Amino acid sequence: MGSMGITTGRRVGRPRAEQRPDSGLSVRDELLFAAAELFTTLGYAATTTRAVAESAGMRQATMYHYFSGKEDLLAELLESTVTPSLTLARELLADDERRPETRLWELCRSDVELLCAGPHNLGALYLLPEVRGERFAGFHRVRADLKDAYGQLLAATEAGGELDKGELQLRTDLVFGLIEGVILVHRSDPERAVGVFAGATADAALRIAGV
Amino acid sequence: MGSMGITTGRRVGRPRAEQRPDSGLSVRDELLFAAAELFTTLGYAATTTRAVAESAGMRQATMYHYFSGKEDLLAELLESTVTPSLTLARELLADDERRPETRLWELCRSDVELLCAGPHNLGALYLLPEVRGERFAGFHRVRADLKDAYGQLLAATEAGGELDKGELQLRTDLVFGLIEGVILVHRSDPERAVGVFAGATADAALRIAGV
DNA sequence: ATTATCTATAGATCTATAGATAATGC
DNA sequence: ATTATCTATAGATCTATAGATAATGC
Repeated sequence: MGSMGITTGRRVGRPRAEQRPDSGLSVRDELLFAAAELFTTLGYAATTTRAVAESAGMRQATMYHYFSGKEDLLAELLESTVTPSLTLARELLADDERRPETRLWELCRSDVELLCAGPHNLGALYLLPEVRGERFAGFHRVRADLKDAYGQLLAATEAGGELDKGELQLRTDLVFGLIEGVILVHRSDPERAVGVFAGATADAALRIAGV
Repeated sequence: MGSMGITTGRRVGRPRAEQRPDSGLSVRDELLFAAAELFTTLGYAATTTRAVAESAGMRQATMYHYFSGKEDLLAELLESTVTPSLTLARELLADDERRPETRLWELCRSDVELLCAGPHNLGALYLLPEVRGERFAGFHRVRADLKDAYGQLLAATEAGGELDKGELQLRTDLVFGLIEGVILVHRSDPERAVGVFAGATADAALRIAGV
């Protein structure tokens, strides 16, 4: 402690043109945070590299020291949104104490909270058409794994065990769709209390699942 | 008949630089079609006015004869997507022959078909962050009316009659969220047979509604 | 010496307008 | 005369690189 220079000032490298109070975040994270804000507020289209950099307190060119461009920012933001969900999903899959129904409910509830959490509606970035394509393969892989976890939990339930493969897939898609659709619901009314809403959505998910 | 010049050629005005077979569509519709294709495929961000115009068979500047820019195209596309839903919703609200449950189911089924129909996944354009803001007020109004119709049908059901206002709103949001979430489901598997899927989603919607 | 930043800018767009042109209509 | 289109382009970006600069670290 002390040698890491957490305290303001004392930074290596040329000082910034305009100084600002230390946010405590790393520079990368400041850029990501700014990008999240702008992408979700103005739209990805309308956001320029200059806007991101400036809004994180540095000049446009400096951003390239940390990211190779707008797409790079987006890719990173997307992965950071699904990764925690997948982590939880894996824990729940491994848990053999509780009933699959309970664990599925918990996964749904938690995902709704994650999607609605944070200062910005990051979830909304899922929905950008530009997110298809090679550049975002990492994100798609994580998301596919997450969906798969939903499917496995569903299959492990009592009711799920009796479904044939096609039916199981359909239910999985519907449940997963409801959860991701939450992004839209949240967008249209961002003030709604998340806690109750998350529970209610998880209830709804189990009803769809037929569990 | 005959005087409207439906047949190829014979058009007033300077001929196009590159001729193409007559699609039968009006020039406006050709532009809208091209825009829909490009917006949903490449993304709104990445689509230029040149790409839209060229892809509709004319030079970039000519597009301005019909639309005042990209936003104008998007606004028109969005409204054209919700308007048919609202029309049906109003018919169903007025219908007093059938049970509210049946009518709600029918509205859901039909909306899913609409969202999944067409060569392009137009629904996905709902989701663009740029769609907030004055320019798209018309679209938002229609969409709000549609959601309201869902709420009224839900309230008219037997189970719906017993819910308090907050609970009713929550159910409406969940049902509406499931339906719009279909856009995401459809995107992740565009090959799925729409007919069965629409029915299954409508079933799921009624289960969420608690009807 | 190393680092993080800056300033400056070339090159590549893209948008939207001005003005010309080549059809049909009367 | 009217119309739909064209060509040309000014002006406004925006991105991404090159090279300078001002700190700390050793």
